[in-house]
Amino acid sequence: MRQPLHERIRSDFEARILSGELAPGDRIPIEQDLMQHYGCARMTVNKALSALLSAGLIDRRKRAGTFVARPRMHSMVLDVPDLPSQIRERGQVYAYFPIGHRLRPPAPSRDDEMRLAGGGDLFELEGLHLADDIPLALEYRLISVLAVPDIGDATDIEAISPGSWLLKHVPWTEAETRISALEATAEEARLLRIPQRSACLCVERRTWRGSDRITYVRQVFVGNSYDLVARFGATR
Amino acid sequence: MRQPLHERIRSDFEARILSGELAPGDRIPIEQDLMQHYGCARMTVNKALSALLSAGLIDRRKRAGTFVARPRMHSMVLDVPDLPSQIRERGQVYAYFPIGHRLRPPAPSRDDEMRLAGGGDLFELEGLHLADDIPLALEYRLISVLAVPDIGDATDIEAISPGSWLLKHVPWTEAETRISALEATAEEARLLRIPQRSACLCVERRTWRGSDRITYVRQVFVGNSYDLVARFGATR
DNA sequence: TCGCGATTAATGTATAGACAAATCTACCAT
DNA sequence: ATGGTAGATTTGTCTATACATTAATCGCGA
Repeated sequence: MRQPLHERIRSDFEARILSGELAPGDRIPIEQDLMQHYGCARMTVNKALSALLSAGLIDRRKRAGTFVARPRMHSMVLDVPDLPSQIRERGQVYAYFPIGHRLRPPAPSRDDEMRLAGGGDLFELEGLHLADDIPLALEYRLISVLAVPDIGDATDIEAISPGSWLLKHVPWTEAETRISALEATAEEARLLRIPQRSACLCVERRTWRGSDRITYVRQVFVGNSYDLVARFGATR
Repeated sequence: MRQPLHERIRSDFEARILSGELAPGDRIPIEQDLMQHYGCARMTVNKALSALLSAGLIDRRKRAGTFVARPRMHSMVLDVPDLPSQIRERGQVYAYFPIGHRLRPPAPSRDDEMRLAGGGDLFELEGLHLADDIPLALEYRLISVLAVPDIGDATDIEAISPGSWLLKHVPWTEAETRISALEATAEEARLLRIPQRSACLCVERRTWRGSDRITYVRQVFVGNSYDLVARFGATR
């Protein structure tokens, strides 16, 4: 059996749905008919249809039947590899240039900092990401010391890049990313070696591990030398 | 049975993996032990573990066993609702202002246009997305007439918004989105009623249906009044 | 006609068992 | 030591069956 039967059934319908032969709202035969058609047990058909269901390609209602789902277009998979590997993939040399770091308490007036710190202190750092020695992005990062206690004896955190270091030590389970455009401030422009008020892509990210906040990061990319690419397959 | 057993088993391990209690590489008990532990049949355990497998949380190898997967940090789910609904969600009034449209052959010198057209003509259109009558984004779009034949008798395409219209008529199966920052040209600045060279967020998207190209769209957003938000959770 | 309860058709969950496929382990012959 | 082969273990697939759950529908009575 080079291809499992349930997989064949699944891909049959996937193909018919994606090609448009089966349009949204169309009825899909009931499991009884499908087991007749494929000459197999109901559990096999069920496994195939369950996969299509969790892929969001079909809707199923008891008593009513199975239908091709209406496409919900509102989510796609964004490919956000970490910066070093992304730069290396483009055949460039990656380097991180640390500007500074310090341990400090959160500012009582900043709600977000207080929540991130969660009663502990914050590790604040700033640095430049370089591709072939040319500044690509400016990174400002806050790390909750409570969530990442070994940050104190981390001498290597700025040797690679803070993002990569964190991911290796404290994988996150949830993240929120905000992407916007802004004009570089004088300071940002100086560090990135671009004209003042140049258009930059700003990526802000907050990450959690379970219910604990881990880090906040803000990366300002040189506008014309970076873009994010997202690819989409079928829903979800 | 308000919660199916296989779902309970699945979420048990999901929680233990996401909390870090089970670290990448850790062994998960074999199905025999799990059916003992939960007092159920092997198929039930198998269903739970299959779900975790397809969610990418575990790896399974015959004879070797089941292990917590190493997190692949390089992709997250980007929420890209279509513009009208996104604007309405913010409590603003959405409107589309058409600037112009025409039917034309693809430019022979433009490879991308030729591939998009696929031997037919292109429907080109331009318009403004307004939130509370304030320009939010400028949209330039090319549609393959071959892929969307009913575009000729589409009188309503500019009544709502081209994106929404297309999605209703020709659901896509694949898309690629590119996000970058740029400075508004004089023309863009005039239409968006912002100063020249203001920072803007540029979203370009190509969509396919199967192997046929459907449309190319380029949206230029006013930098400070829009941002994309991507959320990543576990599972999917 | 309008509700309301019973029927029933569909999916959802679970069982127990069988065999296939992969691959790790141990042993055996060279 | 080396290489190959024969188990043994674990997952992968599939069957046949049973009962639970949901909701569309039908029939009945007001």
